[in-house]
Amino acid sequence: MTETVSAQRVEDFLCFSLYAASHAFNRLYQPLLEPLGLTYPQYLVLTVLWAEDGLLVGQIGEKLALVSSTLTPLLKRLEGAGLVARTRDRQDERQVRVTLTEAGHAMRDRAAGIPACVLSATGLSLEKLLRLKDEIDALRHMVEQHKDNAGP
Amino acid sequence: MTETVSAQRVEDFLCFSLYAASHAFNRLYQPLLEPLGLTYPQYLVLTVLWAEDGLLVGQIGEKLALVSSTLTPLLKRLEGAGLVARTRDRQDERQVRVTLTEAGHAMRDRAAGIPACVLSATGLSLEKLLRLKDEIDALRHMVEQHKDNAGP
DNA sequence: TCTTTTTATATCGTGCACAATATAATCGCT
DNA sequence: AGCGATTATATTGTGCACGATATAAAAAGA
Repeated sequence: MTETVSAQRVEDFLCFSLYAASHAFNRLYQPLLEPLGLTYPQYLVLTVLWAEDGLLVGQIGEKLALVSSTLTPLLKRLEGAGLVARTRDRQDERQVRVTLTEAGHAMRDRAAGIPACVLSATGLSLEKLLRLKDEIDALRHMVEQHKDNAGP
Repeated sequence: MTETVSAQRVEDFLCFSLYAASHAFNRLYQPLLEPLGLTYPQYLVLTVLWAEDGLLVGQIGEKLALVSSTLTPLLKRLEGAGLVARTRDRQDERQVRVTLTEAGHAMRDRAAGIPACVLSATGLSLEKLLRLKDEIDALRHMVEQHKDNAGP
């Protein structure tokens, strides 16, 4: 049977592959993060802060490509869990600075083994993984650029 | 400055690239689907049914790697929008069969131009796109297999 | 100095995504 | 024939993800 172009299958969509792969990784992380009381997006935020503490909400948003309506509730939950502190910037009170607490710093050690677990699950060499990552990043930048240029 | 392995940046994570790229595509689709009254996951379900009408909820779940707690509310919204009908299977009443309505079939024509728009936004040739897709699919299957084998 | 514009974050509402649990139907075994 | 195990979907609760909107602070212009 011949598939016409209009009978395109969902499996043929690159965006579906990304969507499904992203969820598969989320499900892979869940048992690793659950003992730490973290979700995957919370883990991403902490990873950003472990690399550079004291970022503004907007800066975290830029690094993770997330809007404030996603970040503010997420950061409040991390604050409630005692892992970060949120304070208004003294010089510009529109901006909120996010700093790690001692527990937030300590969480880094507890989460240290996660990347190796995840890498091992992919079955990829580090070289191949980085190459695939770069291609996906390039694709994402093309897509984001297209969206920005598609003004009214 | 040398980055130690423990100072790993979130940008270095393949899973973050997938996560961010998936969301970027979601944002790319949104203005294309919004006029049709559809969300991206709803569009995925319809795509599956356009290719093969009358699937069971479980079969849709397998094709999209989604659990029934995600699908049931989503299908109910599509049913409420008049695009699909859900009926219990006569032979096995545990199973729910999902069929397209006339409006659901007609939606296919309305959505016909979307794949081309999305493809053009990626800036990729069809050949490169398919190759990248296959690599991501292989990765997802590795990850899903790892998760299945990591039993108690 | 005052007003308008811009910027940063917060809130609200909606739609997922999934684990845990519930309900109902089918199957297999005795 | 009855009971326990299994299967399929539904419900509940929680955490995002994002568009629309609101609030407050800073910047720019008159």
